[in-house]
Amino acid sequence: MPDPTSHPHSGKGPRAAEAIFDATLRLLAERGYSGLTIEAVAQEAGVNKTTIYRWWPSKAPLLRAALLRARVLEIGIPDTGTLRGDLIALAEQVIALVTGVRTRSVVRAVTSGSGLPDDELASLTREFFADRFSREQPVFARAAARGELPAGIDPMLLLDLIAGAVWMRALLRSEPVPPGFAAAAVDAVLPARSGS
Amino acid sequence: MPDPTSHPHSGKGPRAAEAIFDATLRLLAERGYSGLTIEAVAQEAGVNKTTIYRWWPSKAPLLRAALLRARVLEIGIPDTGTLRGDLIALAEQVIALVTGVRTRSVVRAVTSGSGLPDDELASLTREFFADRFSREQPVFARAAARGELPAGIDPMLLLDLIAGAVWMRALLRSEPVPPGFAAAAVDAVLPARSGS
Amino acid sequence: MPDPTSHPHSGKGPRAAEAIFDATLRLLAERGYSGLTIEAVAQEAGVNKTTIYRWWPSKAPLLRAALLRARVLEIGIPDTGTLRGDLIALAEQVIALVTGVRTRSVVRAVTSGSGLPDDELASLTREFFADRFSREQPVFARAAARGELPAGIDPMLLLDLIAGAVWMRALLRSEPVPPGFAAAAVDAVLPARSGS
Amino acid sequence: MPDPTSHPHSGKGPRAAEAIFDATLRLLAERGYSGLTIEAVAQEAGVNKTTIYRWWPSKAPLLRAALLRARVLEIGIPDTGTLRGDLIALAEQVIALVTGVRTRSVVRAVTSGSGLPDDELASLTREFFADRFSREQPVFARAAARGELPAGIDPMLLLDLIAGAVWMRALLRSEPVPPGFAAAAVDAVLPARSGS
DNA sequence: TAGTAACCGAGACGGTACGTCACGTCTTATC
DNA sequence: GATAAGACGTGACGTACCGTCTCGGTTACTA
Repeated sequence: MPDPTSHPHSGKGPRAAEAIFDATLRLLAERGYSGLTIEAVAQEAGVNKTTIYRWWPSKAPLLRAALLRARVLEIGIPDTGTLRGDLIALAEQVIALVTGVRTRSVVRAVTSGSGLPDDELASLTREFFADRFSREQPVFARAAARGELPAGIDPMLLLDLIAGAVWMRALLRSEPVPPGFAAAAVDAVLPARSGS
Repeated sequence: MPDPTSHPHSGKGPRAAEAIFDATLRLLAERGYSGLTIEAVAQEAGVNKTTIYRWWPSKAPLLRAALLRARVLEIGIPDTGTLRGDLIALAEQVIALVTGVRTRSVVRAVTSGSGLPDDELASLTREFFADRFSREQPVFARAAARGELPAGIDPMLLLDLIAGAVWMRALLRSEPVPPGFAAAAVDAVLPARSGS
Repeated sequence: MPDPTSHPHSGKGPRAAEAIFDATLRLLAERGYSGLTIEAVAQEAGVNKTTIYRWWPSKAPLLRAALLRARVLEIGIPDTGTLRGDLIALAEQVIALVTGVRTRSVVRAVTSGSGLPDDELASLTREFFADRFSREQPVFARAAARGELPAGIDPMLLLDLIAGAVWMRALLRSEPVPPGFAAAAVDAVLPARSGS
Repeated sequence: MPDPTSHPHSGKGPRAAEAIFDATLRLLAERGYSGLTIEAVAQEAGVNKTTIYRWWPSKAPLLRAALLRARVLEIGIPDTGTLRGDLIALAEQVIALVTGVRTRSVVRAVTSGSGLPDDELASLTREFFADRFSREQPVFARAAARGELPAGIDPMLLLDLIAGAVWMRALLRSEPVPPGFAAAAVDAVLPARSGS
């Protein structure tokens, strides 16, 4: 069984891919998406500009590749035993993503679609949330099995309400997300249970 | 009796401000924020580049002024007689803002903060939502007077949940907002009422 | 008999003419002719730009007026009793003009004709030397009366040789003019005298 | 066997250097130094502005390179058999340089130092005359060998007198240089010889 | 003393050129 | 076969002065 990691340059992508990705993410964090230039990435990575253009047609695909490689946007699916616990954990993940020093600028960059419909970055966002949603399904499957999920509740709406609240508060209002925000948001959308 | 209208250019801003704002918003819609250039605005507005720079230091303040002038982002505060009706109306407004042909690109542009903390556009977003929130207060005051608002409910959280859900669905998931979405979102966060 | 000097602003030229001329010459010395801008002169003189344009169509006429007013380029005609002495004195004047801290930059500016035939500054140079030559005539008249001037000697050639040598050395070669240069130049062009 | 001519662009300077230099000198002649703009040169040469800035930091170095390439300012050293003949030939060269249609504007441009000490053009003038002087040495060496050069005569002074006279007459007085001027100037500074 | 004409300040404007940055493409070595 | 090196056209940046214009106010001479 071959070990793909033993051959850092096994055909796909430039030899200095790591350095390029590192430089890309570092510069993104430092200067924002619009301040991120291919020229600077090349210089920081000690690589010629043409090398980058050989592999990625423009800034967006490069960033996309860098993000995929760095697994910056990955999440873990919680299993706390209750739907409420799982949703709170997911909300906390979103809060961490949106406010964390390393991820904040990435998030802003990626959601900063230029507004053009053919925006490469927009599709990355779309895929990110689609992938995320499909991986969140087990949370709802388990909740249904436990009988915690009332009929007629749409899981995507639930997630959009919760994650959207974090988004609003942190990115659009630029206000601090207070402790307990995740729980409050979840409790607001989960049907009240007796004894809670 | 002095006629202030006889002096069309009685104060601040260039004489051709209207043309400049028009061109700005038109080009923003056509090409997105990053494709919006001062030079193109000047040409479209039939104005010299230096005239624009004389009044606005860069793209962001110009866009800000154009948006304020055009009242693109203004909202009306509904008064339907019930909290649920008011919230649904507000949600519909957000949906219209986020999906409308004329406003969609503006919204994307304005929320596309470069990620830098000193972003001029970010402050515009912040102010927009702060202003909006203060103008939404009467909705909650009326609801409280009617006894519709349970104690312990945070109005801002309520709004963030609802508006955030729209945001998530339309902009981040890039999915169509189905009819009834507004009502569904509102009903998910409003405590169940007897007889519903 | 009215005294025109008692009325500083007797009709001709702007009221702040003195300040404008001062600023012009100061900026000329500091930044050279090409670095001399009307806008800077106006600001330095505490005067509006339009005031300058009202009186002088462009930079060259303004500088011309400033130079005439300041009498920077004026010379005195020597009378030492001998042609040799007079010529040496004239040469020393040229040396002083060309190397003096205050006059050096003026001289460079004025001789820096843009090369265009209609150069306003070129005509100033021309007039300066023409005026100078006519005022130097008495030197040669006295020399002729003394019998010092051999027939067949062209006074203008004599002056051009002497002044030109200074010009070459100081401005074109950018070399220091050694002490004794004036005398050496004069002795080289004056027919040898017995006993010298 | 390598053919260096097969590689038209084998080294330094832009590929279109010839066209750029041509345009530079043509525009210099047409519009003078101050009217010479990089932008116009680029357009005339069919080259982009940035290409010129890539190679020369500003107008002066560009002009300098163009002049060196075009050998506009080159002189030949005469050898007529007599000092007088050689000096007259040199004077005629200066006259040709200063009055010739093609060279006149160049000369004015180059001697039009802005007056600032760090002027790039001034150094070109300086070098031109220094180079010229060193190449004129053989004239004096031959004259000395022939015994034509009286002791105590400074060659540089001699040249400055002669060339300076031409300069004065043609450029500063803006008067025509009459035929015989070269001979008259030379005769005025060469010690009279018996039988002349 | 009033009128009036010349002058002035303020400031916007279209325009040309500046010198810089980054883009994305291309050719020609070189490893 | 991937890279390095680097020149190039292109478009936009943001700035500096240019020379012009309008408008409203101020001087200061003169009637």
